[in-house]
Amino acid sequence: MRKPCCKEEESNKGCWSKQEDQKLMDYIKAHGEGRWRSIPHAAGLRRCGKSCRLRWLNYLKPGVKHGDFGEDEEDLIIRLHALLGNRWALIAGRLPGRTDNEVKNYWNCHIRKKLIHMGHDLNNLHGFRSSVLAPFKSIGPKINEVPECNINSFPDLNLDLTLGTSSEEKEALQD
DNA sequence: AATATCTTCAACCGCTACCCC
DNA sequence: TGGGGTAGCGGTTGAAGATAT
Repeated sequence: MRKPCCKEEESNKGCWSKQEDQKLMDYIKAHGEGRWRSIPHAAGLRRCGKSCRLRWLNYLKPGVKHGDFGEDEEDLIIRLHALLGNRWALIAGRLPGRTDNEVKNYWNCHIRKKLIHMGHDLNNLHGFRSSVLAPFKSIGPKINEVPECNINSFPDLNLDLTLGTSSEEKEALQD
C-alpha cells in the first residue's frame, strides 16, 4: 500500500484561495523554490507539497502566460507534438511562459478537435507526422524509420524551435 | 427564466526517474 | 548497489462557466 503524499484530514483540496496563493508566493519569494514537501508546513498552508508545486509552476510563477495561444504558438505545438508525442513538458519548454499543463489542456481542448475537424487521423501517427512535418524534408525519412518518435532518435536535430524563429528553423532544416 | 448539456481548465492521482545515503 | 525519499511528468477528473433548448 502506497503512502499518501500527505495526511488527508490535514490538507485542503480544490481551488486555491487568494490567501493561500499569497502565502505560497511570500514563502517562495523569501526562501526560493524546492523542498516542496516541507513548504506547506513552513508556509502555513494546509496543502500537500505536490499541490503547492503545481500551483506555483502553473499559475503563480512570474512569467507564466495565461490566455489565448497565438497562431505561431499553436503551429509550434502541432509540429512539436508530431515530433515528440505527448511529452508536454518538453513541448512547453519550447514555448516561453507556457506550462506543460496548459499546453496539454490546449491540445486536448482546441488543437485536437481542430485537427480532427480538418480530417487528420490522430490515431494514425505515421500519416499525421508525415503531413505535419512535410516542410522538414531532411528529417522526414528519419521520422518514418522510428515507430514511436523519440527525441533521442535525432541526435543531430536542432530542437531549438523557440517562437519567432520558426521560419529560420524551416530554412535551416531544409538545408 | 429555468434546465440540460457541453466546454474548459485547474487541480489531483499515480507512476517513474532521480538523487542521496 | 539497493532502498528510501522527493521531484517531475502525463493522464484523468470534476467544478465552474458558457451555450443551447
